[in-house]
Amino acid sequence: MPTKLKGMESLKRTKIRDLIQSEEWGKEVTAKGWVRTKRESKNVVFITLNDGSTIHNLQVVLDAEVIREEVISRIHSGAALSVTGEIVRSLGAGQNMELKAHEVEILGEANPDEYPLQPKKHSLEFLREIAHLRFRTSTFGAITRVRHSMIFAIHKFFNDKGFYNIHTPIITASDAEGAGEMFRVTILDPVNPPRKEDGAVDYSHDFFGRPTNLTVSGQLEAELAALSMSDVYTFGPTFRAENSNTSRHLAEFWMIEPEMAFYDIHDNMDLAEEMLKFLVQYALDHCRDDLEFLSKRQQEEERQKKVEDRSPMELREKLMFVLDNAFERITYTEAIDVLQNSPYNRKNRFQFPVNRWGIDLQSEHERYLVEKHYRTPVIITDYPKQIKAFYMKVNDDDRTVRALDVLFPQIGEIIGGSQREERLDVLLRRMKEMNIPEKEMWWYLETRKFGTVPHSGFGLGFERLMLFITGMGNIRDVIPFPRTPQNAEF
RNA sequence: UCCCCAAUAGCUCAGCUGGUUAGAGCGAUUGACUGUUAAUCAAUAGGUCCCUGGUUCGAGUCCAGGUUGGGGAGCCA
Repeated sequence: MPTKLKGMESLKRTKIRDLIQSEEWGKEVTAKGWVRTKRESKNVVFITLNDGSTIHNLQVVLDAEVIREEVISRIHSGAALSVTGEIVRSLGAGQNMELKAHEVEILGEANPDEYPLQPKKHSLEFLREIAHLRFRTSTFGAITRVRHSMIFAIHKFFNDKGFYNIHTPIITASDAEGAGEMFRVTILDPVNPPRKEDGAVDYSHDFFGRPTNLTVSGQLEAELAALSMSDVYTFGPTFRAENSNTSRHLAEFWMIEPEMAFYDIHDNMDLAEEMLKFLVQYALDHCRDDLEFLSKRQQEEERQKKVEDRSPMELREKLMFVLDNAFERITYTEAIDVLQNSPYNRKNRFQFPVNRWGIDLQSEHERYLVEKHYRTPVIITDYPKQIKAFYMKVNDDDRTVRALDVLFPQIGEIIGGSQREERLDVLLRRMKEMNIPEKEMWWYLETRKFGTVPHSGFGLGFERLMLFITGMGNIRDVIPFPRTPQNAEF
């Protein structure tokens, strides 16, 4: 316990989230935070203070006769303050209470000539360049709080359902998952690595004695756990070294991968839909003020856009819409049928015409189904086996697999998953067909050898969920420090 | 990786078919005024016109290459 100062009791700091709801007029409190704006008058100075605990700011009132001019003149946007004073009813509009300062301590100054954040709207592109400071904006404060709530809600959802969280490895030696280019993990000298006689790099001298990479998915390891613990999920970082330059891709992102024994593809779809709805409901229940701010922000941005590019629904309306409607569940074959007979296809308005069964669906096709045809989230299942991964369960027709994609408006694929192939002979055949090295996967195959059972799972891209919940348009703005090609600053 | 677009003051942007000293709003500073709400009014300061090369008497402006950013596509979550 810190020793109390004589005469002047040191007050415990109260968070602004709690302060602004207080009606304990006359109570002495201490607030700490960062200055958003300062407005000066002859006799009185107003400071809006924010400490990240809420989207709302605390109005601090400094009486020029109480607080020394020398202190007031050093307060600028961005400065950190500790303010002790009394809670009073606000005389102005815009807030119920304000803090009448008795004492102000400047914890950290901010030079106004250099501080880049101004009390005005900044472009998201500019804020990305100052990601170390963008938490101090209302927008990123809101996003950060919503992000936390979603992380928490995900763990709550699975915990309440009796799932166990599994930490799957971040460094992996298997490169057989086929989920994209990987980042190599090595301690070998890049200029002069040890070489074998044929000139190839000799990884037996590397840290693990073999080539290793950052994980592209925790699925295979999660399957191992599920085939013993029944229901498990992972929630960890995922790395893809793809040269993807879009508003929906990151080189480092977070993924939720539940894996369930005794689930078929229908159980899998039920879980995916239930989870997404739970998360949306949680956001609506727990992030009211932040969502309201983000909604207003989005509406202002929408006004700059062309009418046809505007989203038809306001943010919270869009979230409610997901809650109120059952996701449309269709097979790939049905999707092709709808697309082939669509007026869009007949009038040749697709860049990639839909002319035969077996083609991979392009994002324009997915968007048509979700935004134009069904006008609700869509789950597509039973894709041709040629365009899907080796571990997906082959259907009796031997041409489709029990894959599932959950498609959302604007975002596209938010979830990808499948029922897994549990039959050892079929799995081995599929691996041969797709040139997956059996030898490296011996541990995966043993789960099919010893007590194999039907099981299923899926992957939810956490940042894509965040795009949907916050209404933001670029995935780089829903993660604090985005990793993209040519960018690993901060 | 491919296609398209952009880069000018701290920020957002204007700058025409190449032509003298490159502008505005916001922000900052100073002053005035005021229980203010991104306060208001006035004045002041503030520029490697992204980089390299080329065309030209002359390039912020035209051309080539590059860098960075944005939108779209592919890959996917």
